Amino acid sequence: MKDVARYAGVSVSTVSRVVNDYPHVTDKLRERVLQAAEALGYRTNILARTMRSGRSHSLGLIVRDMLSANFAAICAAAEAVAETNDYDLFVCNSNRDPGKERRYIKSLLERKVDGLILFTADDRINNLDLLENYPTPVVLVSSGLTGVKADRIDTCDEIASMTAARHLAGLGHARIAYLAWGQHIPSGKRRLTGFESVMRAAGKSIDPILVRHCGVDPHRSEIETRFALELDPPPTAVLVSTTDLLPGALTAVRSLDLAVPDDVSVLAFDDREVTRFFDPPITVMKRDVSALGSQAVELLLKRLADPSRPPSTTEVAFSLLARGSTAAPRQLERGPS
Amino acid sequence: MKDVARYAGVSVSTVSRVVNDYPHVTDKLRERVLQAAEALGYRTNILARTMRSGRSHSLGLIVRDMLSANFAAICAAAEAVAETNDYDLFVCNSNRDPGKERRYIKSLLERKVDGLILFTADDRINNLDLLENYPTPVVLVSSGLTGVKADRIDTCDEIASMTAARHLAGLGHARIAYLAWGQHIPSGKRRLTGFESVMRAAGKSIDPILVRHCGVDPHRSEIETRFALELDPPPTAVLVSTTDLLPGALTAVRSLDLAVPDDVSVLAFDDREVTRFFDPPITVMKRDVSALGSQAVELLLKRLADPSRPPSTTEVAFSLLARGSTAAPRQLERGPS
DNA sequence: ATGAAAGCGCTAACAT
DNA sequence: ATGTTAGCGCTTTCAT
Repeated sequence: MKDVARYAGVSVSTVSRVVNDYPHVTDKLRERVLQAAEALGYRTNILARTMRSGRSHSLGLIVRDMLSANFAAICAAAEAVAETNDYDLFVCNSNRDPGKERRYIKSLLERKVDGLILFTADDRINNLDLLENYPTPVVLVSSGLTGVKADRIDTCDEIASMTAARHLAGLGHARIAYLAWGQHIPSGKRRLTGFESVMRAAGKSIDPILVRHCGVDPHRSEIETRFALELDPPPTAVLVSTTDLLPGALTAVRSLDLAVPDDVSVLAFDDREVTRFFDPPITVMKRDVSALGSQAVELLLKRLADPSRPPSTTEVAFSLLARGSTAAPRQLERGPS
Repeated sequence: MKDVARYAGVSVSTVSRVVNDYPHVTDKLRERVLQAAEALGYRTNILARTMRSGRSHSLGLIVRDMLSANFAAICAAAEAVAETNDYDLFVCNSNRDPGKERRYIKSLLERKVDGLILFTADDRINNLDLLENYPTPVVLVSSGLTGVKADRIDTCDEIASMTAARHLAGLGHARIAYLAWGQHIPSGKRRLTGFESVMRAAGKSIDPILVRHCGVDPHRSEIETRFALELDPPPTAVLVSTTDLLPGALTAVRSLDLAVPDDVSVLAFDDREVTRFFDPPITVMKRDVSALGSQAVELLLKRLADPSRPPSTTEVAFSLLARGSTAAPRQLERGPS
C-alpha cells in the first residue's frame, strides 16, 4: 500500500480511501491510484484491515454434526444467502463436543467474523459466556441455552411430536415404540415430552420399555428398534424422532422380516430421500430444513443493519405428510366382528 | 499484552515468549506472567499473531457443492483429522461457481490458513494462479487443473466406469443408457470415456442418444432417464455415473412402472442410504468417500512438516458391489430355446 | 535470560 | 480534498 502510494504520488490515506470507495477523492487521483494498484498487483491485506477496522465481511456457522442428514441443506442455504449479500461464510463442525465448540467459537470471534450462527452442541455446557467479550451478534438455532441476548430460531418440536403421536393413536395404535435422540439438545427433549403428553392424554399407558434411547449414535437405532420389535407383545408402530435414526430403524424392520405397515407402522421426523424411496414411502413430519440456514443468515444481516432491534425468535413449524408407512394396526383392521 | 507485561513487571517480549512456550525464560518469570495473564483475563489476539507470524494453525477446505451427497462425509472426515492435529478447519462452498471459488481461495489465503484443500469448481477456469502469490500448500482433490505443484488425490474414475460397463455388458446388456454428469470436472469426463471405451471394445455400437447429459442439475436426471427409457427399443440397463443423479433416475423408473431388474437393470456410482434401502438394493461402484477428506488433511500436514517432499498423487479406487438391481436382460433370461 | 524497538499493512482521527 | 500520524496486538531481530 505504501508502494502504491509512492507510485501514484499520493499518501497512503488516499490509497485507503480509494480502495475502500470512500468519498472526498477526486476522480483524477482515484484513477491514478487504481492504475498504480493495478501496475503493482496490489491486493489489500484482509487481516490487517480486519485487525484495524474490526470488520471482516464474513460470517461463521458452527454446526453440531456434519454427518447429520439435515446439515448439508442448512449449510447450503446459509451460504447462498451469505453469498448474495457478499459475505464469506465459514462453516465449522463442533461434532457435538462442547470443548470443540468452545474452540471454534473463540476462533471465529477472534478472527472477527461479523456474525455467528450457532447450533449449540449440548444443553449442559454453556459456552455462550465467550460472547460477552465480543460485540459480535449471534443467532442461536435450536438451542436450549440461555443467558445471552440473541436472535433465535427454534422448531416446534413438541407440537410436531404431538401431531405425530396423535396420528398414530388416531389410527388405533396403543403400543408405540419411540426412538429417542440425544436428550441434551432441546429437540430431543421436547419431542419426547410431546409424545408422552399425547399418550397420557389418550389414556394409553406408556410402557417405559418402549421408549428407546439411542443417545446420539445413529447406529444404536438398529439395535434399539430390534429390541422393541422383539418384545412381547410387540409395538404396532415405531415413531422415529430424528431423521438420523431412520436408516437403522428400517434395517431392523427388514431384518425381522416385518411388513410395513401391516406388521408395523413407521413414522419419522423430516422428509428426505430414504423416506421417499422406501417401499412403502414413509409418513413424515416435514419442515423447511433449509430455512434454518437461510433465516439464520437473514437474521444476522438484519441485526448488522440495525443493532438496536429487539432480539427476535422465529419458529419453524412441522406438518404431517401421511404416506403408506402408517396404517391401522392389524387387529383393528380385521374389525371387532 | 502490554497490560500483562506491566502487571507482571516484565517486557512484552517476555510475555510473548511465555505465551508461545519459547525457551530462555526462567520459571519464576514464566509463573509470574502466567498469573498476570490469568488475572487480567488475557487472550491472545489470533489476528495480530497471524499477521505477524504468517501462521494461523488453521486449514481451509473449499468444496464444490454442499448439497452433493458425498460432501458431508468428506467434510466430517477432514474435520476429524484436523481436530486430532489441533488445527481448525474452515469449510467453504464454491457451489461450482469459479468466481465464488476465486473469492474463497483469496479469502482463505489472505486469512493465512496454513493449508488449503481444493475440490476445483470447473476445469475450464483455472484459479490456481492465485496460489503463486502465497507460500500456502494446497491439496487438489479430483481436479482436472494443472500448472501448479501440489499434492493430489484422484479417484480412478475411468477404470471404475469400465468395471461398471463390463459388469452390465457381461450380463448381456447391449443397449445401456448412460446418465452423464457435468463434463467440466474430471470425474464426469473420465467416467464417460471409460464407458464408451468398453462399449466400443465389446463391439456394441453406442447409440449416442442413450448417453444422457444432465449437466450438474440432479433434477435433470429424472427427465433424461425417462426420455431414455421411453425410446424404442428401450435400454435394458441404466448406468448412473454420479450418485446425485440416482434419485431422479429411480423416480423415473418408478413412474414408468418398470420393474428392477426385470425391466431395467440399474447400476450407480457410490454406495449410500438410498442404494441400500431401495428394493431391490442397487448395485454400486463403491469407494471410501471419507478418505478423500481425511487423506487430504493428512497430505497437508505431511507437507507442512516437510515442505521439501516431492509432490505426491494418491489414487482412491472403486470396487463393484453387485446387488439385486442388476441382472441379465429379460430376452436373454428366457434363453434361445 | 531479558528488554528495547521496529515493524506486519492497514484505518481513522486529526490537521491542513 | 489530501496528507500526517498514531496506533491495532503481536512477533522478532538485535542489544544487553
